[in-house]
Amino acid sequence: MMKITKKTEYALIALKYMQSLESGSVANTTELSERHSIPRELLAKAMQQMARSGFIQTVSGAKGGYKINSDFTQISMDSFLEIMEGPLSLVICTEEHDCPIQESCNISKPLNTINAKMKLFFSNISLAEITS
Amino acid sequence: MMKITKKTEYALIALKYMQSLESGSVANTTELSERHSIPRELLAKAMQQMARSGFIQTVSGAKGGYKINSDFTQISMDSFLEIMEGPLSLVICTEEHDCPIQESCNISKPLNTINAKMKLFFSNISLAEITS
DNA sequence: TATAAATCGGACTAATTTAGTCCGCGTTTA
DNA sequence: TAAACGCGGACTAAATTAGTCCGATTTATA
Ligand code: FES
Ligand code: FES
Repeated sequence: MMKITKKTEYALIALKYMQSLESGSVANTTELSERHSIPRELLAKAMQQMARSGFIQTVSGAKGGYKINSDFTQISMDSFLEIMEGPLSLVICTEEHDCPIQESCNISKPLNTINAKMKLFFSNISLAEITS
Repeated sequence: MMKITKKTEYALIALKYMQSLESGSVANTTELSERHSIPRELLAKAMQQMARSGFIQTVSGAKGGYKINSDFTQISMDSFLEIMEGPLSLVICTEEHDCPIQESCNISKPLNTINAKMKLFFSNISLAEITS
């Protein structure tokens, strides 16, 4: 359990590789996928999502691809995971309020406390710890 | 993401309720499931798993059920989750060694470091924090 | 001693989530 | 204008999770 999804893993792999390139240089999805033996189309989704979120910049057209955003390493793992995979929460009632059994649920409060601590834990880990 | 499974949630709900009972008293699955509006058969699986793991004790036969094990609160959330849901790991290569892309994977080491920290985080949370 | 109430655990189905693919579109280079 | 690239929606496939069913065993009790 507690697995990150493949999409997120691929995103991290790409980020790490891009960071090893000369600053300002452009990497494209095909190259990234071949170099790391990961499915191109799925990686493409991850790249697009990161671009939308401002972690990387799109360079469109032929010879295009993505450039890394210089300050991305300051992003916390908490934010990164939430953007790539949605809210970090141990139970649904952390996010929504329509937990079907919440009335009779006796562990909602303590779990939400632990959840907050867990988020804090991940917010203290920067992407730089992974990609540098 | 990072959700615990329903089975684990049901297990915790049952534990918490059982702890509120007079010590030594027996609770059965039907009662627990009705009281908390959770699927009986699925809860039953959770109870059986906890019994096998020694968190609770089976009282078999008619008028049977489960008794809580006095020292269960000392269990860490890390152990509990691993027993209920398997290894806590952000990526498969934490558990096994046959990660298909591990050769070309550039983030395996840092993720494993973070994973170890995460396990430490959960090992510092006791079940008592949830069920007391 | 028969019956009912309970756990046990395997096998099964259904639902949900994750993984991966396909394709038509817009943009830019050459 | 053709080729190389990202965009994003729609789709299928695979895997995991949730939930159900049932036959077997144990025990209390009528
Ligand atoms: S209803 Fe959300 S933890 Fe139980
Ligand atoms: S192969 Fe395990 S993290 Fe990439």
